[in-house]
Parts: sequence; C-alpha cells; structure tokens
Amino acid sequence: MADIEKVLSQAEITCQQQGARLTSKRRMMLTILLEAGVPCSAYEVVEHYRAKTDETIPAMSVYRMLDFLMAQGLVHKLASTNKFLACGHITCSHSHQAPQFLICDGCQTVQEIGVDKTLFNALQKSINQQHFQLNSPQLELHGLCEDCRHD
Amino acid sequence: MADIEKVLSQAEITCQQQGARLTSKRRMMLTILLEAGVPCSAYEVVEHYRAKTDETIPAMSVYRMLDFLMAQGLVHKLASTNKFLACGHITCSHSHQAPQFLICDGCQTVQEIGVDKTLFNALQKSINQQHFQLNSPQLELHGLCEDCRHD
DNA sequence: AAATAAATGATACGATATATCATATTTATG
DNA sequence: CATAAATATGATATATCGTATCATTTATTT
Repeated sequence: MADIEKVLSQAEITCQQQGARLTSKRRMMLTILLEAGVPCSAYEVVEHYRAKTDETIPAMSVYRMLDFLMAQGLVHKLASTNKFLACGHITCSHSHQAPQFLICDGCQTVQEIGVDKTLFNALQKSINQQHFQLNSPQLELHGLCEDCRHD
Repeated sequence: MADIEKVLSQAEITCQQQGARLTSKRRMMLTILLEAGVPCSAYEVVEHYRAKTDETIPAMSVYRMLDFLMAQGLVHKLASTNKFLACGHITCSHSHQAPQFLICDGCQTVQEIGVDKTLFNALQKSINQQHFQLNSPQLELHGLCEDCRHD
C-alpha cells in the first residue's frame, strides 16, 4: 500500500491549483477509497464512512463528493461495475487522456495502466475515420490478474 | 434502416449453429432493438413491447432474454449507459473480439466499428506487459457524431 | 457584521438489476 | 404416446444505483 498521506498531500496541492476546495469530508472520501484498495460502490463508501467515524452520511452527499473528486481527476468511476476508485496516478504527472483499467474479475483489484502512445494513436485514427469527435475514452478491460489465473 | 428481416434470418441461423433457441419472444426483443436503432434500457424495451403487442412483459423476463441474446453475440450492453443495442454486425462475419462503440452524447446514436488490427495489437501488448489475461474488451467511446458537432 | 456563495443534510423517489419460486413450454426417452 | 427432464417464462419481492429538491450549515467576500 502506497503512502496514503503522500497521496493526500498531492491531492491537496492539485485542488489548490485548480481553485477547488478539498474539504475534510471530501478528503475523507478519498481516504476511504485509498484505504479500500479496490473499487467501491457509493453505498459501500457510505458504509466505510460509518465504520470509520461512527457517523452516518447521506448517499446523496457521497455521490456529490465523488463527483467533485472525479472532476479533479482524483477518482475514477468504472462504468462496467458502477464503482469508484482512487486514481492510481495522483502522485505522478500523467495526464489522463485515456485511462485504461485492468479489472480482475477474480479478486476485484484494478490496475490502472498509463496511456500507451501507440494505442492512443491507433484509437484516434480509427475514430477520426468515422468523423467522430472524442470526449475522453476510458478503457475498462475485464479479465484475470496473474494471481487469479493460477487459482 | 437496414433490412430487419434479413438480420433476423441471420440471427436464426446463428442460434441454430450454436444450439440455442431463438424463441418468438426473444426474437421480438431483438426486433425491438433493431427497430429502435438507438440503445434502449431494459425498461424501455418493456415499454416498446407493450406498445407493439398491447401486452405487458415482466422486466425480469426482458433481462433474461437480453442476457440470452448477448450470449449469442446478437446484442451488446453499453456499460457506460446501462443500455442495450442490437449488434451492428449480425449479417457480416466479424468476430467480436473487441467491439468499439462510438456513442454520440448529442443524439444517442451509436456506431459500432470493427476491430482495428493495429489497435487490438497495441491493446494486447500493453495488457500482456501487466501479466493480465483479457476476457473480452469492449471499448465505449463517448463524443459527438459529425451531425451533432455542427449543431 | 451582513450578504453571497458553496457545501452538506434530509427526504423522497426513480431507475436499474437480481433472487426466488411458480408455471408453462419444449425436448428427450422409454 | 406418455412421462420425465430440461428449458423458458411469469410473478413477486427486494436489492442496488442514482438523482431531484429543498433546507441548513459553513466559508468567502465586502
């Protein structure tokens, strides 16, 4: 597990640079996702929050805070599973033009791999041929990680 | 609009080849998606079914039939929008290793483009480097189609 | 300190999806 | 054909995911 404090500090800086406020609750949401390590549904976050703080938080608030964190690029949502996870690259300088997630259907862990230049170019090319203007591609690839493949 | 009858005939053949039964209700589900032209939620399919036949069908049944059609490769589900659409390649001989969907956020139309060899290779390479065993990638790319871009 | 803006809470509800058991239909087999 | 087995569908309930709306609190500006 990477140093969560370090990630949080960087998140703080990122938000400041973007003129966004990382409130203590928003920070807590990010902490929960970082500690979980695997993607969580919004309602799982609600539950983790309750477990950590002994206070309840409305699901509505969690959704809003996750939306905020996504807008800052600190959290991603996996469309294929309706779950949220902390960005794996908060402390590095990647842009996130085309995040690719390798989602293990065995143990639920996710590897967020960086943008492969070759891949992104091939993607752009095949899309431009269709006269389509891309927003932001997000690749979610399901399979088995090395550990689960051997089970 | 492509000839729906032709697509249905091919669907019939595909099912026979796979030892699967394309019942009249399942066939109706596929027809509804083909006629709709845009992706539909399961509950929209329920509604279309009622409009067409004046009979109601349980959502549960629709989900099951859509699952069946997906297992035959006749229908795809868009994870990013929780909607279903008829495969755009039923009458051609594509394998569907890596379907790519260009989803227009303006008008909801979807272009299902074929597997680009270069892209698929780049994808495989970046994945294998992570010792990950892919199930079946499905790329969902959001953006604007040519028409909507000019609005 | 007052006015404004931003964030969060509270409540209700809509949309998506599945579990489970019952019934009907089709297929296989004696 | 008759019956058993398998497959498909219906019916019902409920879990899960997500948003609309209005109230309240907290932070920022002046």
